[in-house]
Amino acid sequence: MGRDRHIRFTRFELEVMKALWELGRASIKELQESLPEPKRVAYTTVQTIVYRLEKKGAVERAGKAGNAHVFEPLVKRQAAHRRLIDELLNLFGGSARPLMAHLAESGKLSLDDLREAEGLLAQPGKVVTPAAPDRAAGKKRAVAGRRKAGARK
Amino acid sequence: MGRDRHIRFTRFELEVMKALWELGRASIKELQESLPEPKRVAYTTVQTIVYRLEKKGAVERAGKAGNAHVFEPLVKRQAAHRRLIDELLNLFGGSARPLMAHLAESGKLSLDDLREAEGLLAQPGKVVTPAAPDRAAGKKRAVAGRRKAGARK
DNA sequence: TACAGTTTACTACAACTGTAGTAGCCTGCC
DNA sequence: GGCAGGCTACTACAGTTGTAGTAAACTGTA
Repeated sequence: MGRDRHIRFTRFELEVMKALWELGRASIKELQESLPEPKRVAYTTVQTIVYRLEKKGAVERAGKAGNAHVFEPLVKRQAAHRRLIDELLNLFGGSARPLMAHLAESGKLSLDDLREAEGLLAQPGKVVTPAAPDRAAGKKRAVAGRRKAGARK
Repeated sequence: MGRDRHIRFTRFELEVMKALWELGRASIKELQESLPEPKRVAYTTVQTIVYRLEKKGAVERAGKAGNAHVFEPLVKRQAAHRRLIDELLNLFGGSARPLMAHLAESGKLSLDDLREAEGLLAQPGKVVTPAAPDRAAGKKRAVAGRRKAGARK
């Protein structure tokens, strides 16, 4: 019965997950060091967060590097993001429109961004219906194939 | 020039604020009753949240209706939403693009939404200064009276 | 004016979060 | 084989959040 887990991340947990998603896999130390300057906390603090994430089933130990455990995310970035977005959307009454309006108003949205989104919507392969099997909301998480950290940014 | 502080809302606080924004002004009772069925909690629970919101400066008492206090939001919905969005955006590396991609992928975005956003961007009245270095998202988090020795328990 | 019902003001408290210290277990190195 | 250091496992603790109970204050009504 290990179906969909509705893991909820706290701010700091998200911060750590973000780092882990970025790195793909990492030791506590690496995670700590990858945290942006302003939020660089004690090693053991990061450790605690990672342990909690492990208990929540958001990460897992994937071998060791010397004496240190190496962790890997079990929850996919996409899934987590989607959840966050859904929550935000819900606050806006479920519609993306007000969100877009805000984005536009605050200058966070460029015409280019819009064009790209338009392109995505137009893509026939990207059926807008929940038909995509691979990226279907993490349901059957059979952790097996892990992909390298997406090279975005 | 109400330089509004960056008040951070918890999930439930947001829920209550949402109700208050919706109603404009309301008593505890009205707020409680306006909460969507599933999250209808005890009267005093709502009361506690409202009091906390008051302490945070997010709402204020605006007269009474009979024996009951009537509360009004001090924080504007827009401001709060913007903050939330900024946070989410930050998680996405600051760019709205991945956010849009998710929205598009999950079918939350329609072409109409895009058209509308485009319209907003085109509006000359809305000076969308892309140079607005308003990315000062929460840094000097002071706010909230530091009440010392609470010595609860 | 005396009540009964409605509200308010406080108080309580456990779970969750952020932050970190400490004792001991491994490992590579001499 | 013995150490120095890096890590791991635990433990700690205060502040935040979710949830609510209770006694005292207020108010409209008979």
